[in-house]
Order: sequence, then C-alpha cells, then structure tokens
Amino acid sequence: MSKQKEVVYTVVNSSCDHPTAELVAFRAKQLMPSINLATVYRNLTALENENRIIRIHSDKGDRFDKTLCHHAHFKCDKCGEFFDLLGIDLQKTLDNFKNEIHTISSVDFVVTGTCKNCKDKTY
Amino acid sequence: MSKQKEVVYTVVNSSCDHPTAELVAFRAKQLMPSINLATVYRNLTALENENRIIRIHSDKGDRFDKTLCHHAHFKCDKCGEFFDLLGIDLQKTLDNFKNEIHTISSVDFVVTGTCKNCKDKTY
DNA sequence: TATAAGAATGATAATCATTATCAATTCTTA
DNA sequence: TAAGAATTGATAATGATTATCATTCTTATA
Repeated sequence: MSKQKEVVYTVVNSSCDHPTAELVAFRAKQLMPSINLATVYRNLTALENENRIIRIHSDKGDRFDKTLCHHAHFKCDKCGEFFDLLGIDLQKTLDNFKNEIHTISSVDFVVTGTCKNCKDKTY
Repeated sequence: MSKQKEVVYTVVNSSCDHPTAELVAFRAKQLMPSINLATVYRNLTALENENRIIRIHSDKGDRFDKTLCHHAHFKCDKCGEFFDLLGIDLQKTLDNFKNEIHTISSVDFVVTGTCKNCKDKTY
C-alpha cells in the first residue's frame, strides 16, 4: 500500500461526516501536502473495490463512508447534514428477495428530507 | 403542462425498466421527433419536483421511475438489469427514526450485486 | 380578435465530478 | 544496484447535467 493510499484510507476511516472526494482530498493534503486530487480519486475507487470503504452515490459528488455493514443514510435538505441510520437490519430485509438476488456487493441507501434539528427553520 | 412535458411523463410512466435521461429522450423522440435533450432533462427535473416521478442516483446516469411509493431497487452487475424490490415496508422501517427525521422527501435505495439469472454466468 | 406578458422550447455553450493519459517517480526483488 | 512493475502528479478528456438566450408557444386581458 502506497503512502498516498494509506493517507486516503486514514482520512476516510477517521471521518464521521461522509466526506466527498473533494473533502477527502482537502483533508489528505493536510497530512500530505503533495498528494494530488487524481491520486485521491484513484485510491478511493481502489479502496472501494477492496471493500475497505463504501461509496454513496449522491448528486454534487459521491460520498465515502468507513462503516462497512449495510446501512441507510439520511441527508437533510436544509442543513446538509449527512448521517447514518444504524439499526435497520437490511440483511434480514434483503433475505426476502433470495429468489431474485444471488449475491449483494453493495447497498446504496439515502433518505432525504429534513432532520429534527431543522424542524422549525424557514431558510 | 406543455406537450413536451406530457411526452416526457408518458415515456417514464409507461417504462418498466428505469430508463436514464438519455433513454427517456430516445423514446420521447419517437413520439415527438423535434423534442430536445435539454427539454427532456428540464422536464424530468420538473416532474421529480412535482412528485410525479422518482429519480434514482446512479453512476453512468440517473434513472427514472414511475413507482412513487418508497421502495428499493436492485441493479445487476452482470446483465445490467435494474428492477424494483417491492414489498419492503420502508415507511415502517423509517418510522423507527422519528427522533432524528422530521420529514422525508425522497428515498434513494439501490442494492447492487448479481441477480439469480446471472448466477452461473462467468462474463 | 389583437396583443402584450410570461412561460417553455430548441440549440448550444458551460460546468463539474470523475476518468484517462503519460512521463516521471517510487517501490520491489532478483 | 539495476531492471521491471506499480504508482504518482499534472493535466487533458469525458460525459452527464445545467445554464444561457433568442425564439416560439400560451394565455389573459383589452
């Protein structure tokens, strides 16, 4: 594993906010100023393929997650917060489709709306 | 509703295969040869905002769906098939998060893997 | 019915996240 | 330590989507 790849992994693995590739690159540059954006993209894809991190498809840039178990996410339209919805037993839910599904390689599950913190906000 | 918007809606509403914008445009052109790709994109976004169709974020182009109730999708890595996983009671599942979630505007849920049809395929 | 204001279109340029290319650099390992 | 492979940094290219803008419909009102 190259030094750069290690940095990219460290950044994702120590982030709790589901950063975009751009944000991973920003944080990686703080650990290794010479690291290039293309290298960050390359290693994010590599780590995803090695099942060491998870990619969440989203408009305005994919997001990356250290939590490997299948789980859902919530994205707040108002504050932009992006957080895990842990505790849903997706494995059991998806077992109901064993007639259609042979194997599962990834789960991309994003719920969008407004969070409780933004309940009364009008902006 | 403009003639073009009606065509775009008709195409999505009569498609069972979760087409991309490009494919919606292709089908729309068969009904109205003069329709423009930009108009298709515009109206897909408009219809999405009116909650008349659903957008599913995916690499290689978002997909569109006529089924409005919250549901999951499966995308097969091998054959590319993209189908609904109906029967999961997502509403009930998400009710468990009423402490964090105030309102839900959309659910974007895609499971990727191999389907039963591709079980023994090696390509 | 004429017409003016507003909305939507077609054509195309621009944007932006991501990927491809490629020479230069950094491992490996024999 | 030198050859070969892998990876990098820099940058060009790609491709989906959005923005722009002059033109073409709609529609409400005189």
